[in-house]
Amino acid sequence: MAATQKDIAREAGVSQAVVSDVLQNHPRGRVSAATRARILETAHRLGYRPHAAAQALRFRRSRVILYLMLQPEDEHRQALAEPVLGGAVAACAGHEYRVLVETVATWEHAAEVVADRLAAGVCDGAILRVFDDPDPLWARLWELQKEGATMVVIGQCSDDRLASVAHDVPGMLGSAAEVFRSRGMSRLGLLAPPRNTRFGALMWHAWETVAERMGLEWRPWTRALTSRSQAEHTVYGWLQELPRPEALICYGDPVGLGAGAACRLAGHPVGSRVERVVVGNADLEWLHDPGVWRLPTSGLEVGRRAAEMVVQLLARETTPAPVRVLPELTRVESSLAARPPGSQAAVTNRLPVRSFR
Amino acid sequence: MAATQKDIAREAGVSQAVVSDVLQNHPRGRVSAATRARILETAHRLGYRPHAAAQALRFRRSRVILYLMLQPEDEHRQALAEPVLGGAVAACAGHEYRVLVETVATWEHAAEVVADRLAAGVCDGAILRVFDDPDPLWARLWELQKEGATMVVIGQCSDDRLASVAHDVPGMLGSAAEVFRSRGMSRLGLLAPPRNTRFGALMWHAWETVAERMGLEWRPWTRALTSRSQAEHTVYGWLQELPRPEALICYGDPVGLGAGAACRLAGHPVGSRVERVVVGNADLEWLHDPGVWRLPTSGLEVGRRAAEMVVQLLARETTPAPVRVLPELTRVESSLAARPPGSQAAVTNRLPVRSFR
DNA sequence: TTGTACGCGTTATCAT
DNA sequence: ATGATAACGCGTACAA
Repeated sequence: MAATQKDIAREAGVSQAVVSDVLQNHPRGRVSAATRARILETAHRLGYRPHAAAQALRFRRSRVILYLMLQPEDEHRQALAEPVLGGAVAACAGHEYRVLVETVATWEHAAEVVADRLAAGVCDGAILRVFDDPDPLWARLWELQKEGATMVVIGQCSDDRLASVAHDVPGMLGSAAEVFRSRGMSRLGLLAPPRNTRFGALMWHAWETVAERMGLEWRPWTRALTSRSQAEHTVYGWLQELPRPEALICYGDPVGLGAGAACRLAGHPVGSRVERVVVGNADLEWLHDPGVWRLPTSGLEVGRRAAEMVVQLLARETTPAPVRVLPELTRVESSLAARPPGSQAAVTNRLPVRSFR
Repeated sequence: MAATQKDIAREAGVSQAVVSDVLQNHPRGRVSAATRARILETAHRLGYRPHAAAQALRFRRSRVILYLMLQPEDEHRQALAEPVLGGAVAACAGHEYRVLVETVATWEHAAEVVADRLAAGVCDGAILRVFDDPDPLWARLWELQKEGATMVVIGQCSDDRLASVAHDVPGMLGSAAEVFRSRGMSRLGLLAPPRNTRFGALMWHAWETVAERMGLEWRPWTRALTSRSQAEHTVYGWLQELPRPEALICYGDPVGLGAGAACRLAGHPVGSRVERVVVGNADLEWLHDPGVWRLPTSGLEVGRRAAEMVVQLLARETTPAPVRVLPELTRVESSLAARPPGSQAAVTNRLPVRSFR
């Protein structure tokens, strides 16, 4: 059904090779202006599109990038994932690459899938979205890279020989602490993932460093958790006794919502006595109550950066260093108080954010 | 770098055609067990993978399905999109299809992109995720379908000649109303998208039908809106006067959250006097307060169904009828009251749901 | 039982 | 200025 170069050649009364040259703008032995115009007209009339598989075979390039995601059972992480993919797709489209999406249940299969798709010529490079920090996976990926595979990891990858994009965790926590410190608060709480994951360990280490340097009072109000209900119980407990924390740093939207619910139940609405900031992947503006601080790492930006890195790797042979993306500090604007009915989604205040060592 | 059949043939001392036969298990002229074993061993040793582009060229099938999404500027809709894609990817993988993701800014370009990718042999079929109901798009898609294109629409498509998957809107609203009606409430409010979109029109029409049939008192508490802050203002206003609505039906998570905030501010927490149910795409369990009813259409299920339909269309030449997916009724469980600290994410009560005409 | 030859649609080289 | 030809990797009809 689709027209090929052969069809055009027959129709225009020339050989197929000439058609190819004209369509490529190859000034080989120069084609006469008349036949050139005739060929272009015919191609247009027949709705010619070069066949992707034929080109892939010929160029030994599929112009496809694999986006492999470890399917998180944890629903929280699903919410934040689409913007990342969207950013990657947009960036790839800008470089004439298409994005193929696949999922794997566990990281054990990830390297194997990447290797297979690369060997099958399905894709030229890969982006892996990983949530944990599994050493065996990095080792396997490093092997693949040495064999010539091109890939970028989205996630906290502890192997610097692999290209990766992730939060700037110290920057995130440092900025969060500074927001409250600069407003005269020193009793700060932290709700973050358990230290037994490498991401959690990174987080807690950064927090201890930052909190000590700033002279904060933090030890009574730290807790490793990830779900909304855990946060709800924990914060509610903290607020029953004195002294209370003046502000809470929450990793993730569910934890932020849980902390918020607990504050309300305990009679401490946002902005009155207990401030809150939600850090991490948090692209959804409308999720939190007015007055809550947000320190989100833009998913769109993360995806975009990852895609740009793959494309760059594919083009030149440089090995880019790992990238750590700094979040933007914003605040959910008071809605019932400050805004007239009918106005659009929450506008946020933008504040400066800097990197921490 | 990757091994081809020719490599295997050379290594095993046979011709490439024999290698092909063995790898396909084609009992052409039957191959001797010895050479057969030798070929298989060599293929395994060399890590042979059939080249996707070569197979696509040969079979005139790419084994790729395009997932085209209209990139919604509206952040609310972003949250719900990943489960849909995940469902589609999973279903496609089960049929040996891969999923290619692309985005377009407006539906004006959607048909054009589908036609182009199909013509270029990039994909065998397409899934279009559309949020509006643009007649010109359906017309263009119908043209494409007549020319032999295979595609399925995710969204409220008013053209029944096209295959589509979407919410069962009357079922959704009918079930929601019945939840409260069966608990003795008759003053029900509705917060739904404006009628000037076809989806909104569908929604309001279904609501009028259902509400009148059930003999509800509903006219004072209906409002067309989509954002959290609009919902917040509207509901707060309703609660200042008597009579108050006994329950609110909210389309979408942002609207549900806004209504919730307004209820709290007005001194009507969930379960006390004003019940709430959130309907529509709502895959995130942790989003709402305990006691809120949820009537979500599973995004995973929608994506899965769409993919199955494409695959089926690709296999046989049947034209499946539009599918309308009924949501599941659940309730966010009370957390601080009923559950011990440390227990996992909210378990929900499942209740029966039926279809409405 | 195995090898040869052709075609899928493109691009590129080499003759004319 | 243009046409024949080879090659990319694979599957298959046909000849040996």
